[in-house]
Amino acid sequence: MNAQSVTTHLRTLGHRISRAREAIIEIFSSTTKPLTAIDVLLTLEKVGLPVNKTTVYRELEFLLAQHLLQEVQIESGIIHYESAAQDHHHHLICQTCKQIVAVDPKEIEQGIDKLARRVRINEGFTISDHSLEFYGHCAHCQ
Amino acid sequence: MNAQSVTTHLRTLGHRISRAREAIIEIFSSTTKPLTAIDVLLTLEKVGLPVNKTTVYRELEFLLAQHLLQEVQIESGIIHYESAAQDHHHHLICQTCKQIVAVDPKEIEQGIDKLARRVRINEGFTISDHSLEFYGHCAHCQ
DNA sequence: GCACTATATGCAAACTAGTTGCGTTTGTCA
DNA sequence: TGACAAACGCAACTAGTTTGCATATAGTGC
Ligand SMILES: [Mn+2]
Ligand SMILES: [Mn+2]
Ligand SMILES: [Zn+2]
Ligand SMILES: [Zn+2]
Repeated sequence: MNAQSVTTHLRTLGHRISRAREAIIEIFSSTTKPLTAIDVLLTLEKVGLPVNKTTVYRELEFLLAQHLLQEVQIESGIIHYESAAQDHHHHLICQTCKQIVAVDPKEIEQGIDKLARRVRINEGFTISDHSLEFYGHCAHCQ
Repeated sequence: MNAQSVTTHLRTLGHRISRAREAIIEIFSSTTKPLTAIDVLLTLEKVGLPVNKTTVYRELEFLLAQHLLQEVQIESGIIHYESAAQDHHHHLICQTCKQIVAVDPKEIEQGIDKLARRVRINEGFTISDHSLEFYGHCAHCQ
């Protein structure tokens, strides 16, 4: 899902495409990195489209409600967002330089699903989502 | 590791055992639930040992530095702590009532380790830790 | 038991991420 | 081009957490 098709989609739903909205959609469709509200704010400043932080927060909330973004549970304290138009995946987080890399752990999803079924039987818990993040050090920060 | 042995350990390291410290150690050694600073604060009040929130935050930081507590990556925004004297495990989080249940997914650790090795080879990332949390609904909140 | 001293504590103030109310601007469409 | 709701900016607010500094207290030695 590229930026163009996202804005078209929103327009058909009757939503406006303001400059800020368009720019934020563009930011998320051109990276796979999970971004924070502050990341978005700073990127907009760099691109010469400064907006108020409230606008950024409200826009992230809006795009989340439209299922165009999804929250990523990384470190505690700061919400990260990434495009929802990505296959399910998990993350490697470098504890030194804080960079985040996506990892697509197909081989583990089966095990996770099996566990989810067992948990449902044993604990009566139905699982609708999971987060799996890896912490360590990237090649540079060894 | 029970509360008694923890305080003895701290004493040998030259740390004092204040009433608040003792009570907080007791709280964490008598539950497996991950607790927030506020949880601890309220529990201390209930037990008739009210302390300032700053004390709670400083004590959690202290016990974390002593490796007697560990942070748990749950929802963003609030840091949860649990006793470090527990086997490695993960959590089920009910999205309705917010209760947290521990799950010991031995069957999945192998898969996670295999993935960690693959990631090390492919991406040059060395993984030292991971977090895996499940989100869903408990038996009560279906 | 009493004094000493560093550690732990309380309080107030600051800080950060995020939220809310409200008046103003702007995108869309007639 | 004008109407009007959606989006925006601003300022004030909140919750969780941190910091500086003065006071209280646990542990040691007398
Ligand atoms: Mn997965
Ligand atoms: Mn594990
Ligand atoms: Zn790194
Ligand atoms: Zn529940």
